[in-house]
Amino acid sequence: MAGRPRAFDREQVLRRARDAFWARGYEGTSMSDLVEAMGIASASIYAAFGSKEALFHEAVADYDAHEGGFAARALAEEPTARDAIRRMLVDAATLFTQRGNPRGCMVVLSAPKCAKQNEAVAEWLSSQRRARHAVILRRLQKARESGEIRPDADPEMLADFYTTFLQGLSIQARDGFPRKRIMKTIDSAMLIFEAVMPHLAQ
Amino acid sequence: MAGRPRAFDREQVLRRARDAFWARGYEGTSMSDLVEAMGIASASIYAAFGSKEALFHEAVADYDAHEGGFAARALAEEPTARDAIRRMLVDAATLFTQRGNPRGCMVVLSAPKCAKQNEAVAEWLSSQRRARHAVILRRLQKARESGEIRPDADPEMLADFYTTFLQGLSIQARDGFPRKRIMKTIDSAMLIFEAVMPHLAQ
DNA sequence: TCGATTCTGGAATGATCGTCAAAGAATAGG
DNA sequence: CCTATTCTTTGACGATCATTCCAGAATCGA
Repeated sequence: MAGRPRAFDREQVLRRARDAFWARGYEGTSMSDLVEAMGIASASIYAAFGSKEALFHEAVADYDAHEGGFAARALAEEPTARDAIRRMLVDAATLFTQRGNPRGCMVVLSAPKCAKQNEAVAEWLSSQRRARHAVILRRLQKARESGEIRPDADPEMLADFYTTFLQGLSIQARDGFPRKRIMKTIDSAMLIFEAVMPHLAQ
Repeated sequence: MAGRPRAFDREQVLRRARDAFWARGYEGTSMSDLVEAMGIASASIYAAFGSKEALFHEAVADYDAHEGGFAARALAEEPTARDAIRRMLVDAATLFTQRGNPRGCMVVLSAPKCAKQNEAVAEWLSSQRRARHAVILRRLQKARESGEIRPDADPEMLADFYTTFLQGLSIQARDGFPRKRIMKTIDSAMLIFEAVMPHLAQ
């Protein structure tokens, strides 16, 4: 009940596909690019993953489960919202400027624009971005409930701001901004948080 | 010494090509898309513009001369750096969420990632973005020289911040954020400027 | 009116796109 | 060993990509 065994490691070739997609986006990565990057024939790719689009979905899921999960991790693990936001940004900047990795975020850069026939992919990526925004927003709402930030602070406005900034970081990284400058930029962005911190004394 | 006259208005078909590229990016817009959008045969496109890439360059130049010039205009026309930055962001948000226009910035969204054979286009777009950053930086340096912002303020850090934020706006607009929310996000971003304003009294 | 010149639409170029059919190779249970 | 099953490689599929060739149509100076 078991035929010829698979000659490649599924996780390994998936990771290679992720890197290819990460570097060049969905449309920028052709099947022959994938064949070269993954080291297996296209028919094997179809047998193991179904289609280019299904492979891309798995690749993004893998990215999200590891590298791309920095936002969710930071927001869940840091005790205060302020530290969580800062760590999210710093982790993002670190990842986006990591040597050996494509620069910038896979979900932000992969397919903002594409041909009509791939609109579904672009739309799905957009929903991924909106999901990340929702995670940030929830953390900030929690912060207001717990008194970490002032009761008159606007969590949605803060979430919008940090989402916007985070996505801008991908373009900057992609354009070759050095890590040190990006880190300094994050210091600027964190000033926004000061305005919503409760005044300790007074 | 003059043959059959051209049956189309060059500026008009160029504008239509710009809209097509703006909506779908460089790779996302095929020649047949352009033929349909411009209303002329592909041979006419090649006769009038040379190639798809040359047409794209002209389209971006046209975008930059009109819609995309908002940054340069705001920075040149507003008397203070603070007003200039704010107007640049507000004009951007207005443009990016304009009904009838593709959402987001053509230069930011057109080709962050693309196939190997179009790397030159992506690289050129990146240089366009860096040029915009340079304009912002120059305005802020001028502001420090003239005392509009504090002498210990860091113009490069400010330019990096507002460039990052501005590029993030394109993704947000592309993802369907309503104009009102984007405008509120800009209010947040302008708080950064407070930190570098000279203290009037004291 | 007559070349000379320039633009037009249509068709065709070779290349590449994503996908899959077919046949051989390698394993399992019998 | 034999058969069933599953994976591999090869090569081809039709579609679409950017580009160009070609024949006809429209305008110029002469």
